Amino acid sequence: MVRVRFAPSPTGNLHIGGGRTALFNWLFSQSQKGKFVLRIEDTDKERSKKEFVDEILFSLKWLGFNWDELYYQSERFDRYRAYADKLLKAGLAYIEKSPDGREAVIFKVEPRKIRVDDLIRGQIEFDSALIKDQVLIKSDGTPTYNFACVIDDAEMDITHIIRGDDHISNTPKQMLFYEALGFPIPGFAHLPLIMGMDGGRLSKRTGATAISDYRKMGYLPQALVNYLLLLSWAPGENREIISLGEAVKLFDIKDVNRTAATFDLKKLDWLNNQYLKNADPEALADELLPLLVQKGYIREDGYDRAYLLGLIKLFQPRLSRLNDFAEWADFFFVEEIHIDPAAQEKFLSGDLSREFGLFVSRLEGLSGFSVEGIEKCFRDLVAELGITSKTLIHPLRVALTGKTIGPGLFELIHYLGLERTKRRLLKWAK
RNA sequence: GACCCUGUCGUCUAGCCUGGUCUAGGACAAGAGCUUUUCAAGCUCUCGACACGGGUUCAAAUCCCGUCAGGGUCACCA
Repeated sequence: MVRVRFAPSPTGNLHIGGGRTALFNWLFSQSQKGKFVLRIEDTDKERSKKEFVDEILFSLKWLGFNWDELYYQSERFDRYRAYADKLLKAGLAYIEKSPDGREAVIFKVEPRKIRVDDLIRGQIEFDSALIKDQVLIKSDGTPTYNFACVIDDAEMDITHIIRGDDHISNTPKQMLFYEALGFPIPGFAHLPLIMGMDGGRLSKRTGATAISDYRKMGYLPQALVNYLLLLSWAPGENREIISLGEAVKLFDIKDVNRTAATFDLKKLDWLNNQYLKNADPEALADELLPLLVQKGYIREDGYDRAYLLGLIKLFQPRLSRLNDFAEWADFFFVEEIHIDPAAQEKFLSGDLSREFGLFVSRLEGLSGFSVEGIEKCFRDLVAELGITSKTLIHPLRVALTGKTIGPGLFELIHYLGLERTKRRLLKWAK
């Protein structure tokens, strides 16, 4: 049975690279009907924090990767010590005393060739003569990363190690431990790294790095996962949009790319829009609620749910990030709308008293306040005035929303209602 | 510097294993236009790549060698 693991260190939030590693591990386990193990590598007592553990677990769940088992390295120190003693007895390791009298256990590296069969890259050869003796147990009694990692992977029956490219050079060192301890050697697969737009490592300087940052910005987990997937794997047939479920069926670890990929926010935005426009408005409303409350746009206890859903549907097709809604639809929630100065200069500098006045009085004569009725009012008016639609539509839009862009004008007026429409238009009557 | 990985449009990729169907396909971005209501949605079109140099072959993006470029790792961090 296939068993893979994702082994984050809780010294920070789950970042994009970690999320991607978790994704491929999870995907592989699902496609092989195996198990996905989560192991928190918290051997560094100084830097490991409980809040980061919580954040990582939360982000993994948000992305949709549920684990079958969960372990903490900090609870397994006696295991590492026992194996170090075993190597000591076998004469494969030695003790080194530091000046202050504390002892570390060091593994003796013998010169030889080490071959690694990588599922993605094929065979890689290393020369252990270039590797110096490896610390197993530090003088503070804690195990080193490579040592704890090998023992855990062996004891947890991990069959495949799928991790980032940056671990390739750790592999020969770990291989030495596997052999010294007599553990079966698992399969290895090294994923290419994700780079920032500047070509270097993805860093805070080149953009957000934490998965949670993307959640806060209004990206849907499905979109982010889809994007991460596309970064080093293609479902075939020129497909771009693919669900996790479908990916599980099509995935083969051998098809993963070997080249480092650049993280491109523009494409993520496009993908997010693809998911957003097909999303359930109810779910989007739930997501948006805290933000709208925080902005003072609505009150959590007393808001019109149906009305909010209507507004969301209005903007849904054009949102790149869910949170854009709060900015783009602000004029539905505030009394004093902010009018873009350039737009005002361009569309509202002339005297539109007559046109606005006529339009308002026609709207007042409307029996219902339907989108169709509003549009008919407008079409009839421009026909009678002998002007083109656009000469009036743009000024109306700016006067009502403060912006030159937005949803269709008639739907917009419908949701704004007669009173607010009237008030905002008559403001411009001279 | 040493070792390792990688090199197809600006970006993500298909094609490479099993050479010919590739005057290299798709997507994002960009540019142009359409949508006589905007665009941040939709539709259409355009721009744009096999890193370079040698081989092998009737034929190379595909196989081999070299060069160059980019990245990663060289901790008692993980």
